[in-house]
Amino acid sequence: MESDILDSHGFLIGEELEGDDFHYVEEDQKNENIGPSSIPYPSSTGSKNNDLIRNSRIGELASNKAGLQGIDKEKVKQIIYEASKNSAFYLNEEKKDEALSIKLKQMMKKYESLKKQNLSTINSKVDNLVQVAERERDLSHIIVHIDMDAFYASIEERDNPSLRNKPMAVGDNSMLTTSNYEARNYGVRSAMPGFIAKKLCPELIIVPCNFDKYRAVSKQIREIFSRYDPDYTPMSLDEAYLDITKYLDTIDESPDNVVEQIRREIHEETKLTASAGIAANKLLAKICSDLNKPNGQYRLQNNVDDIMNFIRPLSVRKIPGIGRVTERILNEMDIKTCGAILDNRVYIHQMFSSSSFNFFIRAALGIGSNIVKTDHKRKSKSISRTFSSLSKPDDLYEKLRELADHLAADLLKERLQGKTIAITFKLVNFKMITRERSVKKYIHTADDIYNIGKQVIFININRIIPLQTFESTLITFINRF
DNA sequence: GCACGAAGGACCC
DNA sequence: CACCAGGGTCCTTCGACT
Repeated sequence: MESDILDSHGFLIGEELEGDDFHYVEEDQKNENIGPSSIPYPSSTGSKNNDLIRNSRIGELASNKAGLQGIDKEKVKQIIYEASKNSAFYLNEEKKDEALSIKLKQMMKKYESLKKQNLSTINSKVDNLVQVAERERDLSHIIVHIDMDAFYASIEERDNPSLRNKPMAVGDNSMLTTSNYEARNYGVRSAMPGFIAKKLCPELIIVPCNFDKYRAVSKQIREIFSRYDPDYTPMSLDEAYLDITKYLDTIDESPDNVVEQIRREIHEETKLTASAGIAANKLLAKICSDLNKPNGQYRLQNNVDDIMNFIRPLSVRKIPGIGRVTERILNEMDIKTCGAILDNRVYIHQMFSSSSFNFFIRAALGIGSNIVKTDHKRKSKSISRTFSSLSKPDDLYEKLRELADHLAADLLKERLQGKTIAITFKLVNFKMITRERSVKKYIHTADDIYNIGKQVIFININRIIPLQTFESTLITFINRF
């Protein structure tokens, strides 16, 4: 289609803000886990198909993660490709890849010219910023990140022994949320459509999600967490950060033993296994919890040398907040490890926004927040459903009504209200369009949500609906607070 | 010139 | 046989307003 899909948004290329206006990350500011966003991506330089398999999200599904001893990765990629090609989803991925290629090329142009310049004056400024980051280093806490192993799948196996030792996944034909380790041997992973997983592993058993059950188990493990840190931070149903510094003061035990004990209690009380990472801050603990998965733990000592030796060779992709797009940008600059981030800090500084620079540098130094708190104010509440092709406005309004009712009920449960309603349209070609509207007064009733949503749809319907042929459309409501 | 609402993305689980 | 979720958070850029 037209190139109006290529939004004109810039990347994190930044010469805007000069280094001196750097401000510290405030104590309780944000999740330090959030990386740069809205960055472009790189991609193929040439031939379509194979490049796409290799470079895009599609190919990525097969590689990366562990657990593929049994099956040939190339074979997995091939099967996924065969199942995906020609689908609307895949075409959209291709289109995004192309857009990213273009942006990446522009970035590289800038990068090449940068390399020819004399950056010695910038150098000292950048080194200064690194010093500032270094001063934030705090090694006085013992932070633990606990992550349940294949959580949903393990619960289902626990409750239905006939599923054990067989490849199985939780989800449905359109999307899997978790797969057990047997299934991973076939290349079946979370966030993979069930029908594709079936092609990789015809014997795969898919069991539907049972969130009520997962929530109940989550409650159990959280109770255990609270014994060690009443202010633990839950990140999702199966994950949490704990600061066990205080707890350690009360007993004569090593951090390792305490975490063993936590995992033992989890196992005793839920019959499920967990993995954990122990380190000086959340960033490092999170990375560590993945190292000896499943049913294992890893301790990184609170010591600058150990931390630097640990982080330097680490692939940038291991940093939470660096995803596929950012990884490819960095790779294009020949930055593959955290050590390379530091080595190229001047270029990073010139190529990215100051906030991205700060994020990259701190990650590469192994510096992160060690603030662990329970309180959390939600910023939005949403509901979304994907449904097949609607052609008439009235059909949309009907969906709107259903979703508005649900959302209102959820808002009531938490006594929430908001001022902004956002509607996201998912077109048949997988392009997403969002239109939102803010109002003066706080609202929360189904009628208010419906009426505002209806206006938003009405205004945009002629511009959006005709764009697609038929098939699926989706509405999302977001009520911001 | 600024604070802010709106739209689009990147990422995470 | 067939055709890729749903819930959240944060960051950037743009432009109408004052």
